[in-house]
Amino acid sequence: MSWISVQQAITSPVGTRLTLKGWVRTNRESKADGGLCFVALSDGGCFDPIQCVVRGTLPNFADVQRLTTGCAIEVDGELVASQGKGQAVEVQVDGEKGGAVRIVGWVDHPDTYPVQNKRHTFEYLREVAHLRVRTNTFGAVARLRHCLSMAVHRFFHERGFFWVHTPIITGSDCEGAGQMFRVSTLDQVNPPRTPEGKCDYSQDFFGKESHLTVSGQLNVETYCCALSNVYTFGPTFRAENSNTARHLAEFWMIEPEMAFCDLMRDSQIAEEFIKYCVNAALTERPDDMKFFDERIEPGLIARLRHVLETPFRRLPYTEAVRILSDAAAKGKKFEYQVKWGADLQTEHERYLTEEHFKQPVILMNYPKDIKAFYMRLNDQGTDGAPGDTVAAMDVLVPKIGEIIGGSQREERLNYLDQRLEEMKLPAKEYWWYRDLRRYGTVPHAGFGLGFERLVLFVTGMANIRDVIPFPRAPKQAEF
RNA sequence: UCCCUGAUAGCUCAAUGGUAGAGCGAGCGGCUGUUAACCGCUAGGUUCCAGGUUCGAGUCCUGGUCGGGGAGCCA
Repeated sequence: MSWISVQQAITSPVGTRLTLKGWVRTNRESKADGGLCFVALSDGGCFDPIQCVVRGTLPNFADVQRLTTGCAIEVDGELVASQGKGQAVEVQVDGEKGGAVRIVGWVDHPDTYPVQNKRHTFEYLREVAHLRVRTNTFGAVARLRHCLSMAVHRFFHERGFFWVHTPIITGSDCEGAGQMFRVSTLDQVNPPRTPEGKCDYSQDFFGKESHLTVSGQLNVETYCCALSNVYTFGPTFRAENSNTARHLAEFWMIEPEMAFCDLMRDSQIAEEFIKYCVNAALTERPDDMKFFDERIEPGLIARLRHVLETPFRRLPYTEAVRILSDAAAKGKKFEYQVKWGADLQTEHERYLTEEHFKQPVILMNYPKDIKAFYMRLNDQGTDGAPGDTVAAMDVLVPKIGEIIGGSQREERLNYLDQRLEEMKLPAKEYWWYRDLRRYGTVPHAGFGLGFERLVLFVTGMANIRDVIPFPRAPKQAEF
């Protein structure tokens, strides 16, 4: 009798003798046929547990009767066609036919086991994050997360991109994306002081102030300008005091960067990328996706198929403002007024993608004053814009809003320096970034995507804290 | 960080300022090729924390902690 996974077992021919190892999901007892226990067993490898029908012929049947949700066991038995409804096959465990159940780990005090055989709220399960992955929902999320991670790497690998491990710790405080976590080995209570009384970071581990990265983009651009097509996929840290269902202090980000690439091709890759990941989830994890479709977001699979079949709608920021203004004129109520030059609010993005177009939308060419210094300046009057724009794009999807933000980068040194000066950024600090524009500069473009937001989009889960194993957020670093 | 809202049994929730309750889960028993099982019994409480008002506070007031919804920042 060989040990196989539950996934392998359910696709094995009837009559196969097998050993399974896993955890009890449920245990139901019957007095029929001289005593039976129906033990649903899961090893986490697939959505459905397998039903083990344990006969009263087992010498330790009394122990089997005492099994509760969460117990770890090993089962020897034979795969048979199920007599009951609800499953095609089940494992017959009969002591007279070599069947056995070995109890590996009991659950102490079943009445206090945090993951009971009943419906729990996600908020409660977050408090027992070490055990919540044993539930249907979080098991499915974990498998989907893996599936999407593999899809990300496969997508880029198949297209000749190289995965670049950009640093987690950065000595640059000018990555330009918000609050950073400090990394220091100095005494927090009595740090060394400079003559002016400030903290003396020259005595710190790196000899200068250092932080956790908020983006690998500037670093990965250097590899882009040698390997042509590259991407990062790693942890990212933001010390923003954001308390929402869409933000984490620690999350995983994907940032492709392509040389000899303009904004239009950038947006095409972004669209292909989203569709590739959606398709991977639907084709590789139909069991989990069926569950999300039935229990988490009714209509999810239809929504995702629509995403796959429909070309993303591309339109200039300037036109989006016109559409939103027209909607407001016709009576659509927005809390914030729409006007050219201001960033679009969440309500505006949702109107465009959920009500007006009802599909993913790519907005392009934003006013330069609301975008980062490294984005490429467009020619005046691009898309009929009344002011200067940059070659930026945001991919907006229903429910999530902005899932991707990208741009063509400014490859012309004089324009880049002008932008640094306008935004009062110290050019000296960007010396190596500027070097890329001095030595064989090329047009290049890329985008950034928050991995957990992709998982939200594909699973239909509502809170980003429920699609990462151990969420880090303000006041939240347990586990 | 701002606005709104909440915290009572292991979990989900009730309880006019006047004796703390149900469903589910758990334990025991009954019934049953069961599968959201069903029926009966039992156990289970510092009502988030610290103050205050009151003869009396789960309930009212003040401050805090944490959760949820929305917003901002963003991915």
